[in-house]
Amino acid sequence: MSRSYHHGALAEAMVEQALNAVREHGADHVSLRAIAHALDVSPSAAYNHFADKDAVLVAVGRCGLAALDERMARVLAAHPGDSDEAARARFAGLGRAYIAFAVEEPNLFRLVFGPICAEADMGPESSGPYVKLVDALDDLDTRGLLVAGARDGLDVIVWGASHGIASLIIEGYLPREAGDALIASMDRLALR
Amino acid sequence: MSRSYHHGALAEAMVEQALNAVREHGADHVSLRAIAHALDVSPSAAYNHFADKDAVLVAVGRCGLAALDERMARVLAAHPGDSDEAARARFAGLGRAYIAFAVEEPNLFRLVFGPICAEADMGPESSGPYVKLVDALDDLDTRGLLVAGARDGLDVIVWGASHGIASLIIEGYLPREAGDALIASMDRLALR
DNA sequence: CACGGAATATGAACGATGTCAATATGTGCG
DNA sequence: CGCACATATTGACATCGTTCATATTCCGTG
Repeated sequence: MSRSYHHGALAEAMVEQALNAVREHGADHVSLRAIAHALDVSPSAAYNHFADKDAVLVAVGRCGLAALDERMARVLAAHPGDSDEAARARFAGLGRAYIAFAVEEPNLFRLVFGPICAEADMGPESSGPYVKLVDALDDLDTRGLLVAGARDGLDVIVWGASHGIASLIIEGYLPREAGDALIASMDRLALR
Repeated sequence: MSRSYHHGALAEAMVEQALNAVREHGADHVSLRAIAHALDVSPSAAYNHFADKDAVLVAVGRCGLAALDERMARVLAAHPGDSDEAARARFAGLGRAYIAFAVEEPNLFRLVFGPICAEADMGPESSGPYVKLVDALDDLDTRGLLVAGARDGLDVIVWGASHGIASLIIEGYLPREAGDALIASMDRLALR
C-alpha cells in the first residue's frame, strides 16, 4: 500500500520532511529533489500537490506559525486566573515565548517571517500570536496596569521589539539575555 | 585595455553589479553567471577575486551597511547643536532613518542583517549605526531627558524595535506609519 | 464484476546555476 | 627578450527546479 506505486499522502509527508530539512539547514538550503529522494519518490511527484518549491515552503511556514501560536497558547494556559499578577505573567510570558521560539527554531522563524511566506499571505499580523499579544495588552490596560496613555501603539512597539530582538539574537548581533532586557525595560517603561 | 582579455577591476565591478542586482531582485535571486554576463566576463572569472558567491554577497552587504551608516550620519549632520531639542531630533531622526533605509532598500536591508552576512562577521553590532544610537541615547541621558532608570537596556529596546518594525513593514505585516508610532511611543514612554 | 476516468507517480529531458581544473592570455620585471 | 605572476577563458560536472509524455493505481459507475 505504502510501498507500491502510490504514496497515499505525499503532500503531508513532503511538508513534514521539508519541515525537518528547513529546521536543520534553513529554507535556502533545501532541495525538492532531496526531499523527494528521502521519501523514495520521484523528483517530479511533488508537482501533483504543489505549484512549485515555494508552495512547499509556505506550507512549512504555516506549520511554523502554528507552532509559534501553540507555544504562546501554552504560556497563557500556564498562567491562568484573574489576578493582576497573572496578567503580568501572561504578557511577559508571551514575549519570552516569541523570542524562545526564534532562538530554538531560528530557521523556521526566518522562514515564517521571511519574504517567501510574506508573498503568500499567511498573515501572521491577523493570526493567533498577534491577537494574543493584543489581548494581553488590552487586559493590562483594563486593569489599569499600563502607564497613562501608553496603550496607543504599544502593540506595534512590543511586537516590533520582540521581533527585532529575536532576529538580532538569531543572527548573533545580540546576546540571548537581550530577551530578558526586553521584559525588564517594558516593565520599567510601560507598566506600573 | 578594458575591452580586451583582462578587465582590470573585476572585483569592484562585480560588487557594483551585484549591488544593483540585489537591490532589484533580492539576494536570493541573484546569479553569479548573470553578473558575469552583464560584465562581459566568463562565469568563472569571479573566482580569482572571491571565494564563492556568498563572498560577493557579503561585499555587497558591506556596501549596504555603509549606506545605512551614511544615511544616519546625514541625519546627525542635519540636526547639529547643543540644545535639548536637537538631541531629541537626532534620536528620532536616527530611528526614522533606520526604518526609511529598510523601506527604500528592502532587499539590501534583508541581506545586511540576514544569515549570509551574519556568518561572515561584518558586525553591525559594533559598527557605525549602533554606535550612533548609543551615543544619541547617552546624550539624552546626560541631558536628563530620559525617564528615571530608563537608560538601562534602552539601546536594545530601541534597536530591536526599530529593526523589528522595519522588518515587519518590509514584509507587509505593518503599515508604513508604524515607523511614526515607534517615535511617538518612544517619546511618550522613555522621554520627558 | 468490469471498466473507464481521475488521481497520482514515473522517467527522461531542458535550461540554469555554482564551482572546479586545465589552459590560455595578458602585464611587468630581470 | 623571456620568464613569472595575475587574471581570464574554456569546458566540464553535479545539482537544481520544472515540464511533458507516459505509466500505474484507485474508485465510482454501469
